[in-house]
Amino acid sequence: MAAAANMVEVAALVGDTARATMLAALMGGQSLTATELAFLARVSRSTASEHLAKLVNARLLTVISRRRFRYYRIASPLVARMLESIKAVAAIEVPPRHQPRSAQDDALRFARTCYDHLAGRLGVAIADALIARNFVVLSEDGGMVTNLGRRFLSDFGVDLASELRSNRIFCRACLDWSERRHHIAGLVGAQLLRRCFDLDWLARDRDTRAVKVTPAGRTGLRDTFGLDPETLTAAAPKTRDHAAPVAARARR
Amino acid sequence: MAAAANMVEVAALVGDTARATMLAALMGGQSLTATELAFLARVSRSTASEHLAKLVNARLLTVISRRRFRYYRIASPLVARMLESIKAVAAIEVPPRHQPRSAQDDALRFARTCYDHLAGRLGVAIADALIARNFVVLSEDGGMVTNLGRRFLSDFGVDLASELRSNRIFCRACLDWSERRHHIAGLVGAQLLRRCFDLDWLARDRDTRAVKVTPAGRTGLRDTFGLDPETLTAAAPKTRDHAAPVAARARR
DNA sequence: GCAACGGTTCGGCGCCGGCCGAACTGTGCC
DNA sequence: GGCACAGTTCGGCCGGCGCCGAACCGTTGC
Repeated sequence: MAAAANMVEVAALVGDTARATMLAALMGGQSLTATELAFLARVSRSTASEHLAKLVNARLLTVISRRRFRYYRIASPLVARMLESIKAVAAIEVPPRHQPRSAQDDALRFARTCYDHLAGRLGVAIADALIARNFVVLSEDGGMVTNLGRRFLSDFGVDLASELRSNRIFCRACLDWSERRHHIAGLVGAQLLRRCFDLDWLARDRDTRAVKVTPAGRTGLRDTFGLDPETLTAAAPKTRDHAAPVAARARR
Repeated sequence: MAAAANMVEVAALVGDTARATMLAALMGGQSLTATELAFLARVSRSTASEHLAKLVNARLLTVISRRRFRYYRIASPLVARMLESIKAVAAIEVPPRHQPRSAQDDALRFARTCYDHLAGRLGVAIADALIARNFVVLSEDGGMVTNLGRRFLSDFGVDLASELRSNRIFCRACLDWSERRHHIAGLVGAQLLRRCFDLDWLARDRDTRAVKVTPAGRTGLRDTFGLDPETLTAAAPKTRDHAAPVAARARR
């Protein structure tokens, strides 16, 4: 009922491992049930339920009941942006060699959803491709779609007609915590991702924010955005001294 | 040493009343000493010292020693943006009538620093004025200074020459938590505020983020930005039930 | 009706961490 | 040197909250 009164309350909610894990999972943009979130956060269902109640109460999450399930999801893009900005600060100045690299971590670095758009190496690569072709101008301040880009996106099947009706930010740059570069967020970013899902070029992992490229996507993304095969594989682009064995990583 | 490893840690740091109070005070962009921060957060100096050590350790704050004092300040614009985004979420959907209104609160709503630029009614009013004269285009995605605006700012004494050298975001929109509208942030916002301080048009409150208009500022801001006297007084613009003042909004 | 299952509420346990005062360090000023 | 004062470290207290299991509620399916 009471919604969050001040920033302390909000930050404290995020500042708990179990809740943060749940929020991170929901940053994939999906809706998940309490039991799924309990499993992901490695706590009992009762504990998860308590956490979720707090998050809903503070309006960080919303919940809908369908059949006998209750689906939780991020309440608004503003919340998603906040979480992303916290993540960005957390990623500051941590020397890459100190960052643990697990197979799952690599999958996230390769491609993941960032609430409703694409992030990771793939997200940045697509942004780069759109910029290189002058379809999008992405300054740090925000972003702009060129007329050329508008036509391209329309051909690609992205619906931009709703832009006027919606109050959503149209196109903005989102700092990628793993790549330290920008990818495309906002309405354009969301629609791009949606179209890739519709085309079955990309598929989400059920439990994490990771996204994988389907065989169809491999050719599609190559032909449409000119991405080279190396960019389209989940393996790290370069075998580093301290990195995990390549073979193990490539599978995912 | 260890910097923040993940978002839980960062959020937990902000999620404590004493630390959040300190961070909020430092969001004014000033540097403050440990004793000052202890006083503001209403904790002992020893407790404050422990909190500050944690914040510095996590790279949310930096500290410099000068004379016998140690000055703490926000470590980076990224941290400032994070805090602002948390504040924005905290302000969501809390009906205005439920927000406590104290004299100090009113001062903050009137004008305050937002890390390094101006926020509050005054900040929004200046942004509105610049937009109305076509000096600045401020979409939700970001902002752009027109050639006309470039000339105006240059005449006003704002240094934009450093823009190319700096990696800073040039001009962006920052959501004002009290007004629910945008004001100007980024390099342009920072330089505007700096110039107003240099001209002695504005003066900061020592202990809070509040900013007050000097007599010189009253005439200067009126002549330069065309702000009406009513906008330039700290008193609440109109004693309304809980609605935002219509006149101020109509301008846009 | 009952059984199965998703989800929440409740009571109680245990620990983390925020708090303080006192002791200590370190710097500047006389 | 000696005093004053900013700041940190340490030991110990204590409250809050995260956790669980058990009981309970509601919906679905038989």
